[in-house]
Amino acid sequence: MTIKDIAKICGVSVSTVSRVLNEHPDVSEANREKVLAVVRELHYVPNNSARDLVKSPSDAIGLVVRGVGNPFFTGVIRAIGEACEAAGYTMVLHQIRSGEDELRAGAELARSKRLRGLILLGGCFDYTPEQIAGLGIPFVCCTYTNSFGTLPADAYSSVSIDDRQAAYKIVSMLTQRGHRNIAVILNSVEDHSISQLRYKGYCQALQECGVEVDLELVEETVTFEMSDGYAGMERLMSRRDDFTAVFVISDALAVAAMKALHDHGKRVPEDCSVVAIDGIEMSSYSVPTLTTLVQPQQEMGEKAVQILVDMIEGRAGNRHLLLDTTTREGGSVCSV
Amino acid sequence: MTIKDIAKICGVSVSTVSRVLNEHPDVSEANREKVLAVVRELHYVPNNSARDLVKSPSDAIGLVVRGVGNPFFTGVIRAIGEACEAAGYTMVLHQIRSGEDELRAGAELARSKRLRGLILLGGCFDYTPEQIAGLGIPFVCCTYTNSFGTLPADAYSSVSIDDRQAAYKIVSMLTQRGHRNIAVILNSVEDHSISQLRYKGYCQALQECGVEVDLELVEETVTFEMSDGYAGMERLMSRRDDFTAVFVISDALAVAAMKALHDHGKRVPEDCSVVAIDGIEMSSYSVPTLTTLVQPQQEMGEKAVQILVDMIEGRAGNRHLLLDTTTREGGSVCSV
DNA sequence: AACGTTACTGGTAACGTTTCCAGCCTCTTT
DNA sequence: AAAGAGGCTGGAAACGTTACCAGTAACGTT
Repeated sequence: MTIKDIAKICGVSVSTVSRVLNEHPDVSEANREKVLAVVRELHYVPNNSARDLVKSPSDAIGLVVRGVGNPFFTGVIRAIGEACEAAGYTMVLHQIRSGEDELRAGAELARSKRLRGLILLGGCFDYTPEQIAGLGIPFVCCTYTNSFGTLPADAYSSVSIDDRQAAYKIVSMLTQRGHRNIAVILNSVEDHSISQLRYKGYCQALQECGVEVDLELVEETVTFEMSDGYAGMERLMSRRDDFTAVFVISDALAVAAMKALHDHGKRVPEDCSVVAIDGIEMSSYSVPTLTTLVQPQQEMGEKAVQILVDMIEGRAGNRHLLLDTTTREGGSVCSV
Repeated sequence: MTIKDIAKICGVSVSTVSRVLNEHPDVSEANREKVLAVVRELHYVPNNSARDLVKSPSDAIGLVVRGVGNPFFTGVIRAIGEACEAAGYTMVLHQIRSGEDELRAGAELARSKRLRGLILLGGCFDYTPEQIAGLGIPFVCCTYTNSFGTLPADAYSSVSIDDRQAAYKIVSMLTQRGHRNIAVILNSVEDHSISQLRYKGYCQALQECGVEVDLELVEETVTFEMSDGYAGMERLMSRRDDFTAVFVISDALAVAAMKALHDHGKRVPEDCSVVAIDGIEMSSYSVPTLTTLVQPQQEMGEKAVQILVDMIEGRAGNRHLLLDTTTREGGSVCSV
């Protein structure tokens, strides 16, 4: 079932059928209806490969995700998928394992699928300008910021919250409530990841009220899996018992950490307050409800697509967008 | 950057380059290495559209999902993605809104992307044999069973748990512990969905110990969002306060329902026991830990791909696979 | 020396579309 | 009446790849 068959049945040329299908103006009403009728009746759908081939490049936007399981990402992915469709593009989702190089994977995807643009979600920010230039297509980091200063701002685009500021904001809430012994659970503090930025915000909030960062209160996890949050909290508790609050890098980890506290006989927030960043659905239903800094998942996905499409269609250059966050007060914090 | 450029640079024909790329035997070692070197240096990656076009059909497997947000699905999607890649196929993910017809969307996707096979995840089971035949490609329902008897078993394949049996099993656990007033929170009991099957299992467990199903204890939700679980529980509580246990159709809804109970001063499990089906990560970290029937997400995804690939490659016909479930005992149940 | 075999190679048709170009009407304008 | 414009149409090239077919050279066999 090809465009040729349709043409033959309708007694017109393939050009005409193609024009009808692509809603070009130059075709008579009679022919348009005839073609449309046959198309509907035979359930004909154009072959995308052929279309892409001749269109060159296609209408595909790549989304490379490290850690699809992360519930925060799920919401962003959904928003990106919907925004792509609304803008007339197709989303190609590619999940990568934690060992893989995301930009390398993206580059390969970009070439083989003739992508028009690339969005990156999650991972580390250790690219070179050459790598990004090598992509040859517009590129948006979602969930990243250019705060590291390792790359010229006009080499790429980004949509994110100000991670450092966000951590500062939520940890400051703890210090304002009188907390001074504040532990932290996060991923690596070494690499160029969100984790590091949030760690800096944590340090800043502490230093501002005259507290030295105590490295024994810093607990690192390997992944964003909940089991890691639970285990991290346990390690923290086995090492120290004098902290009155803990800042966790993500909601999912925080929910698991609260569970660990509970299982070891500690009450939240009476014995230990808990705050985090993300604002995913789950953390509204934990006991107690988690106090957290909400990142707008929907908006993040929408803006990422918008910026990318603007670039693809030549309307704008690289941009860096910082989204606003809101604090969602739950019951996981008390004064000390 | 096309195969032609590579050929020109290497001083060989496009055929030779193509042969090298596709690992055909008939090419000299010298040429093979020369081509490979140039390919690597120039980061050449074949154009998939052109490949698909001539290969006809492609290596794409479609995955149509209703409700990507559902955390249970997330795990299955990940497994399907990985299994596809391992089997040499590409997964094309397509999320649909709740209003859309999933099989229709699948059919369109199948034609336009030249899919080799289709997997369906979530939704209602209201297809006709004609619709499935119209797909023209192997078709696996994941999360469905053929328990409705509305379709001949050899018209399609499925991978799922025995949903009726699962509900029976977990509700029976409640009756064995002495519960008689058992409420239930689920989606529609009308359509041909999992919801209905689980409802039947619930009814069966009750009837087996001589309890009539009390329709006032049956609460329906619109979606699988957690907010619906919370609201459903609240409606239930406002109507009745004599139930000692509740069976919730999914873990996510159950976690939200527990939160509602807690917020209204009811203790779990002392005042109300809670059980569910799914076994997602989140429910291991609720307070108390949810008692639930675990569906093997990983295995479900793997088997679905395996069955589909077997069919695509002509090794087997339609199959229906029922996966084993295991009960995960948490702290959300007590005897009465 | 003629032949068949083997190992490799290049040319080219096909895949299903879109798009450009040229051409044909018919209608309006001069 | 001639010319130009505009609406519509079909033919054909192009997109990048694979697969088939024919061909060449080197080698071993009769």
